[in-house]
Amino acid sequence: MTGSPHLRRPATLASLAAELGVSRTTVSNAYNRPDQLSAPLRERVLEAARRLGYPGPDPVARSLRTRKAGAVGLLLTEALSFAFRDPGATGFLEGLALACEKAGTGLLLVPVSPEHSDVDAVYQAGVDGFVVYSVSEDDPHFQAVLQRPLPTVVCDQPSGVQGVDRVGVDDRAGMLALGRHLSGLGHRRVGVLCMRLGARRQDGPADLDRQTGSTYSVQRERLAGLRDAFDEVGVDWADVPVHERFEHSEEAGAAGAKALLDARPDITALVCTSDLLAIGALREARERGLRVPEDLSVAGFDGIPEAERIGLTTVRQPFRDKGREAGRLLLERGDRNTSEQVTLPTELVEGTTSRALRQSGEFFSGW
Amino acid sequence: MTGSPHLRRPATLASLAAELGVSRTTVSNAYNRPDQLSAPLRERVLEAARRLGYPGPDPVARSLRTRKAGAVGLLLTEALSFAFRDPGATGFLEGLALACEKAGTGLLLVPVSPEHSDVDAVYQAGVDGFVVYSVSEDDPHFQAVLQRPLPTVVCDQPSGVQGVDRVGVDDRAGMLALGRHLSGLGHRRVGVLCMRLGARRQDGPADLDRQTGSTYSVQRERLAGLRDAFDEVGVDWADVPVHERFEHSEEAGAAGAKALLDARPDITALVCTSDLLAIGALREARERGLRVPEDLSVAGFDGIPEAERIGLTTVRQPFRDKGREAGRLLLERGDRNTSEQVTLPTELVEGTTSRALRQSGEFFSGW
DNA sequence: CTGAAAGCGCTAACAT
DNA sequence: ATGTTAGCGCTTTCAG
Repeated sequence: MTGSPHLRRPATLASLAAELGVSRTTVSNAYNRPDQLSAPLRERVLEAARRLGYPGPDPVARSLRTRKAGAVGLLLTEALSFAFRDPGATGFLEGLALACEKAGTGLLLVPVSPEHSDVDAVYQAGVDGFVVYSVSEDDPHFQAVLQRPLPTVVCDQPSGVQGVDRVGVDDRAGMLALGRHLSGLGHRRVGVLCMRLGARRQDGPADLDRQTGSTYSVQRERLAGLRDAFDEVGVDWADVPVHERFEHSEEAGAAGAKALLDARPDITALVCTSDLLAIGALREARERGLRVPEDLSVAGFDGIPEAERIGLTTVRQPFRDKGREAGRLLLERGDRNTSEQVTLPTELVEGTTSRALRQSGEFFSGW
Repeated sequence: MTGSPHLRRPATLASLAAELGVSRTTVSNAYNRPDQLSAPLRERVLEAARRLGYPGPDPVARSLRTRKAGAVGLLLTEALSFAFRDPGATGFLEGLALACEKAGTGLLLVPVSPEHSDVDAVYQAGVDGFVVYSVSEDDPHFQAVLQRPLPTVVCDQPSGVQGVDRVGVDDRAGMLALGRHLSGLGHRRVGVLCMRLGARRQDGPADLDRQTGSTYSVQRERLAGLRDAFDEVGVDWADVPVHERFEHSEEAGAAGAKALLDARPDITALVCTSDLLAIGALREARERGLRVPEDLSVAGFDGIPEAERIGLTTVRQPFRDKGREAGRLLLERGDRNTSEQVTLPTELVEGTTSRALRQSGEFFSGW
């Protein structure tokens, strides 16, 4: 396999046409509308192209002319590489990739450093539309996307703008179900470990203002759902310790659980707003000799494979379907002008990390 | 958050210039060379842009003019979605994404259905270069990439062409080390489970011709390395059963191991050319009541996190570094004309799934 | 079935 | 510091 001389100064459609003594249209047609010229002529064109090393019409020039890029852009909160570490994001990406594949569309991962605020990358992306995955509502990159006159679908966040489609789950309802599960088991002294609530790094207790004022709707909604559930049984949410972690990782979960349990060793259930955090929390519980679920119930949210494997009590959501749906919304939108909102179902998974409270708490009055 | 009127017929640089009564250059400069015009004028331009909803220079038109797309294309063997399932590919992608992020470059996943041979997507990609990850040497998509006059780096395959950079590991040496480890433990009756050797689906025994004629260099090299190792101790490779599986998954590993062990229940060691296959093989071993490593040694190749977790004997390779290196090669190439070849190190990991053979085999004469 | 003309929206010399 | 002039490489009416 020796291949062609690489990186040769490329021929153009025009130079090919000149060489052959035909018009540019004819060459163009040879590639794009084979039915518009005779088979022999077409073969002559293609043969000459091969000979001159013409790789076919330049995609950028074609895009400019046709106003189609043949790709969709994906904007993620975190550093790009995060997409390949977070199991939820990975599932979403897989679904989105599936949809793109099916449509023969490229998927452009837009480079975004969370700190380094180079919104430029968004303006530079040659795409036909954007998918925005779980970013803060006031994220400048997201704002930049909205500036571009392109169809956009957001996932796990409010669409914010007319004409922007949305796909997500009912986080509040999902968490309400989980909260009821725990309150039904008799838990009244509960602690909460959640993901970042603001763009600025902050690790530690999150007061009520911070909870309700979060620009991350997913976290806001999940916390609200949990609050709903415990309101129902008369627990004052002001007494519920909520601990926030900026990073989303097992380590962060372990560290957050440690801080939470150090401050409030009396809690009987620890609810984490993601499985990754919950898995870290389980580790910390083990670390300090707490048996789960005997001494402490632990629950997560997401239903990632690892959680399933270890039997975590959680709320399962269909990541892959969310990605696929986002792709469908973007790629199969005719020329509608309406915004679509797709809400996918969640499912409570009662695992082995939660169980009914024994009569240990003076607040407990069930059964 | 109400946002701007979305999907309005967009203004252009020219229309903005006309509106302001300045030249197009001035508007262009306002965006690209702020130092080329007075601050007040620049502000006037930007303000008008805001007012007219001009989102800044069209990226496609700019790309055409500057001959820079600001993105690199990634070509994968499998369906795009595979990238998010295979732990090796995920690691590679993470590294590549890291490099792109650092350079502020987009990463375009080129849609490729393995069956559906629409090479078009390759010709349509508006990118400044390509990374090709572990595809068959005769893959038509790869051939299409070579057609394009763009810098290209391949990973885990021979570069094949002058001017194409390569990053990879020494698969043969890595497998040689693993083979020696096993032969050193006294194993002589060994079975091999490998990944696909050809573009056409084929599951079952692979004879010598198929092994050496494979268009997947990684598999070819790994098999050769193993053969080297057993040649050294006088094992006739013709007697070594090699079983091939088209799919790369745990399920395939389990199924392959089943077939292999059904046919040759006498083997004392099972070498898989990937960890994923090995993990499936372990499952099958358990299934049929074989103890590992007492009754059967099992080894893999790759060093994926899951393998590490369960203590698999394997050869670790630095996936993330491969991705990062591929990105670096593409993005930080000056205007060199030479091809670079980067070979990253592998490391034998002696896990708990391999152990010295007890005196059970009549061929064994060690100690 | 083929060709001529007209841009898509922008940037980069080169003036002024 | 700002404007003028030429395209980047392609597709697409519209005539022949």
